Order: sequence, then structure tokens, then C-alpha cells
Amino acid sequence: MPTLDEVAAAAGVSRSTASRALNGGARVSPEAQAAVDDAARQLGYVPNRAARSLVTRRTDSIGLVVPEPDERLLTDPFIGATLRGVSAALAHTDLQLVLLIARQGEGAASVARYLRSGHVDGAVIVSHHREDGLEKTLETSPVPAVFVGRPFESADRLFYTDVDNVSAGRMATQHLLGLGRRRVAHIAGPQDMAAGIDRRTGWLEVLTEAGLRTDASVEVDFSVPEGERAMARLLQSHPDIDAVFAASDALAIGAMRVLRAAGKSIPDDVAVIGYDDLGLAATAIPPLTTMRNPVVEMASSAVEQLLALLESGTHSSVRDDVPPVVFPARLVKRLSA
Amino acid sequence: MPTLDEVAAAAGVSRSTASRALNGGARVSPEAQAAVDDAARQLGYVPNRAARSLVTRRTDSIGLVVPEPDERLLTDPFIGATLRGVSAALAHTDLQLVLLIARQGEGAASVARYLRSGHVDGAVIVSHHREDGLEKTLETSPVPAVFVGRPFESADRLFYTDVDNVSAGRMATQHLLGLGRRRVAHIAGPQDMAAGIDRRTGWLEVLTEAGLRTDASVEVDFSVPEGERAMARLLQSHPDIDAVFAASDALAIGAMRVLRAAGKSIPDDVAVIGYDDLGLAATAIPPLTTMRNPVVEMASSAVEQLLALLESGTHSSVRDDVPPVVFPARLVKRLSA
DNA sequence: TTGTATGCGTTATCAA
DNA sequence: TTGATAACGCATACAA
Repeated sequence: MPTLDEVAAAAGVSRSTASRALNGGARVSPEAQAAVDDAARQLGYVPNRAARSLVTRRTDSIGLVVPEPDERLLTDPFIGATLRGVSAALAHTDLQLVLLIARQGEGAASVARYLRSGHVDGAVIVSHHREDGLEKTLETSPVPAVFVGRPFESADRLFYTDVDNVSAGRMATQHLLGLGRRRVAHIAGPQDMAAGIDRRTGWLEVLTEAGLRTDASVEVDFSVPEGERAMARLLQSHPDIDAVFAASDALAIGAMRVLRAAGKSIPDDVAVIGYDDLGLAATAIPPLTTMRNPVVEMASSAVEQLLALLESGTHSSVRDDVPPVVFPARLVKRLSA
Repeated sequence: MPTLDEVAAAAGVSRSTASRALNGGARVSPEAQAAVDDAARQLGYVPNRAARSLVTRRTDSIGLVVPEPDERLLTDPFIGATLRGVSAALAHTDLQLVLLIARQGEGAASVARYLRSGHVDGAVIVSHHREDGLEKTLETSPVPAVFVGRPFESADRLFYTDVDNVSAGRMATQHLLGLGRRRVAHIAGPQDMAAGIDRRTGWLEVLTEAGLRTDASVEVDFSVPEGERAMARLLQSHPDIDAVFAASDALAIGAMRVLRAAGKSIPDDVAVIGYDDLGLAATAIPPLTTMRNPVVEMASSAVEQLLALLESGTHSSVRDDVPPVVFPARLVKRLSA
């Protein structure tokens, strides 16, 4: 591994000049610049990140905080879409992506420690849960961070990007009402996640405004088996259901299985609408009507916000009046509703 | 951010003693040890990774090389399963995971540069393609690496873990023959990936041994739409097909859609068997018979091999006589075959 | 067992 | 525009 000294020697200049030439070339003569470039290329020089980081106090890497690989991570295309978005935004940067897997128990503390101790220049948090302690950590931390998905307590202070889940929940429910359905159930996602809460809120609002009953709702985790469980319970407690809004496509697919098994036809007996459209919906049988969740865009946007923070030299993840970036969801009509 | 000097001062010892105490405590008196521990805890000391890395010449991080987020990454649970396996193996380590997204064009070179320049202590490569240049890079590189999935040219020299795809392809095909099928088509995965090649080989061997025709095969990428395309072509060229072995569950699901649309019943007219069982198969309609692909186990195993290499101080990814770790695949019988 | 001294490779300061 | 020189925070050889 050649060092900067060797490059400088080969180029016939001092180490300082070599360093300047390699870092943008301010105040370097054209000749020196060329000589250094040549030498670096010929030697295959790559700067030592640790040495650079030691003096610049930057690490040139950002952390992506993801929850303990749960069923959702393993099964959903969610993490793939997130990575795609992050990767796209990072493409023309030489920042590295460090994956911080937040384990359930000690995880929160360990991730917190990692984030506050300057091992990354910034962080993007996905799949945030109410009690994971990340908000407090980041509000009081010197590391800039952007959440994908609205934070709970500190939504007015932390940076985030989100999809308008309330509106999306409203649109989904309104679509079902527009189909003439009057007994609309909801399979809700975890109510310790903003996405789960907000989608349910949209459903609740529309039904309430229409003067319809809002008692057909169960809360489960985001997965196919949970969707089956939820649907079974709903069918038992509310056999007159004629439509279901599921908080994710995986849930909707589970629900559809149970509905079919119960002899209900989709969408004639029961219309079903999901949420995400990350691949599952299009290939479901019947093809699932759903709300398109712009996961890739959100992840990209979060990274871009973070890059802007880094650029501006911000040392905190507390925003003043910058509004969060909120994407709209969009109805994708297929055959299930 | 407190430094080692401050901890040492607070503990009333020299920096060297503090350093020793914090790194295993060899040759430190119990009193000194306790004093340093206390001081570190009270100050919330966290070692500066860059500084440590500069002197130890280790980075305490490993790279996970993944291909450009393609359709498969976005749609399959593949990457989620991989992360789960990697994360599990890394759980009781303080190694960090750096994600190296290999972009299509310049990606290979840039990943190669990154790997050889000591920014990570080791690497795990997933979803390796024949022409991505990674094998040559790693064979001639000072960084230990383990492939998930058999390499091409250097399978006898590089470390890897894999599933026995040939046997799996055989088992799948034999299962179909056992069902009495005689016209067995294959939807093959990319033939520039070992998984695609080997699964096809298994299919080919069994049909050949049984004296059956082997002309009903098309090669496509791993995704649902590609499965549809492939099945449409197969139906056209070989209308007498009575069974399909698809190289992935996504392909199988696409195939099943086209079969249904063509009025074929599954499994009566055409039996379908997939590959992976990472979530798609169980929730398909009809539930998909498939070969379970131990992705999580493979990823874990690859990381464990890598950890062993790091432990032993190996500085290359060339193995001598250590055999690769090869997992068996297992038939999961559901309703489609 | 402890402390002193040195160096890891880079950037930043400042005088030339 | 250039080049000495001084950090950056840590681990370790060596002397005590």
C-alpha cells in the first residue's frame, strides 16, 4: 500500500503539495498537479481512510439503522427497496454505508453508543418504533440524522421524510366506499410505528365522516401469517364485512387466503386493498389493489437531506423550520378492489 | 468526546496503562484496572476507531459486496435473508458491516479498489456473476474473502459456502418424475451465475438419465415478470409440457400465472416446483412446492469462515485444502407439485 | 507492573 | 505556490 509520502516522492514534490493536489487542487501549480496525478495513478495510491479521518474528524461514512432482522425484513421487499434508494442517493458520493443492525435488547444502547461516538458522520433510521429510544438518542446527539417515517415525540424537531400515511389510509378507504362497500374492516399494522398508526387514522376518519361503524379492526405485525390470523379473527367477530383495508400487502395476501378458504370471492363478496406495491401486490392472486408506498424515493430523500446537513456542517439532528419531506401515496387499481 | 489521555488522567495512570487495561487487561494491576474501568465508564469513553485503526492496521469492519440493486434485490426476500444471516454471525463481535454496492459499470473496479486498499478487514461476496471480475480481484488481493455461492474459475482456490444446487436440481426433477411427469420443462436462472447453472445441470442430468427430452428450457433473470415471459415462450414451443422446474420461486410464480391464464390447472395439467422458500412460496396460490434454499445459514457460515480467517491472521482469500461449506437443499412439498 | 517515547498516514497551519 | 511542522488518538517496544 503506497502512502502519500511515496506519491510525493515519486512526483518530486512535498507531501503537503501532494495532499493538496489530491484534494481538489487549490493552490497547486498545473505542473505539480499533473505530476502528483501521474504518480498517484501509477502507484495505485488510495488514501488511508483512518489517517484522514483522524485529522479531518470525519469518517466519510453514514449509518443506516435498521431494526433487528424480523419477519418483515426477511420477507418483505422493504429492505431491498430501502437499500436501492439509499444506494441511488449515495452513488455520486464517496461515502460508505455502514449497516447498524439494532438488536432487540441491548441493541438500542449499543446503536446509540455507536452513533454518538463519531463513528459515522450521520445516520438514516428506518422502521422506527416508539420505544426504541432512538429519538432521545438523536435529539441529544452530535450526529445529524434523518428518519424515514415520522418520529413520535419529536416530529417537530427531528428531520424526517415520510409518505402521507393518513391521506393514503383515507384514499384507500374512500376507494372502498366508492365501490359501494359499507362494512369496511382494517387490518392495522403495529401501533408503535407511525405507519401503522397513521394508516389506521385515515381509515378511522373516513368511516367516521361517513357515519359508518369503526369497530372492525385488529392490530398485528407486518407479515403474511399475521394477516391470516387477523382476517380469521375479523371474520369471526364481524361476518358481515364487505371490504378490508390492510396496512401492508403482506397482510392483505394473508387476508385473501383466509377469505378464499372461507368461501368468499374477491372482490365480489369482500373487496381487499393493501399497501406498499413493492412487488407482492402485482403478483398476488387476484392482483392486489394497493397504495403505492414510495420507499425508494423516501430513502433517497432521507439520504439527500442528510447529505445537505453534512454539507452545511450541521452537528445535530434538530431542525428548526425546515419542513419534513412528505411524499404522497397513490392508488394502484388492480382486481381485488 | 473524551480521549484515552483524559481517561488515564482521571484514573491516575499513564496512557499506556489505560490502553492496556481497556484492551484485555494483560499486565495491569487490579487497582489500575478498576480505576481505568471506572474512569472510562464515568467519562463515557469510546475508543476512536480511526486512531486505533491507524496503528493496528485493522478496521474492525467487514464488507458485504452486493450487486447493483437489481430487480431481484428489490423484490426477492433474498437480501433480507442474507442480512439476517450476516447479522446473526456478527452479533457477538464488535465488527461493523459495511455495505459495498457494486454498481454495474464502474462498480467492479471501484469495489475492487475499495477492497484491496484495506478499508475493510475482510469481505463476503453474494450474488456473484461470472464476469464481474471479483474472483481475480480477490485472488490477488491481501484481503480475505468468502463467497456465498460457488465461484467460477477459482472454485478450488477461493473460500466459499454454497447450497448443493446440482443435487437440489436433481431432487426437484426427480420429484416431478416421481409424480409421473415425462415432459419436464426448466425455467433457468442466469447462466452467468453458479446457482443458475447448477440447478439447470441437475435438471439436465436427471432427464438425460431417464432418457427424456431436454429441449424445454429457457434462461431468464430471477423475477416474476421474467417467469411469465419464460412460461409463455415454453407453452408456445412445447405445448405438451406437464411439469416445470423453475430456478426460483419468483420465476415459478410468474410461470403459474401464465399457466392459469392459459387454462392449465396446477398441478393436474402442469406441476410446478420452485426454488428458495424464502416466503414467496408459502403464500403463493396454490402454495408452491419448492426447494428450500438455506440463504440465512449460508450467509452466517460465510461470515464465520471469514471470522476464522481473520482470527488466524490470514492475509489472502486463497485456501489450500479446506473444503468449502456446502449445505443440502431440502424439498418442501406443498400443493403445486 | 508501569511509564516514556515513537510512529501509524493524513490534513492544517503558517512562514517562506 | 510551496514545504516544514504540528497535531489527530491510539497501541506498543522498550526501559525502568
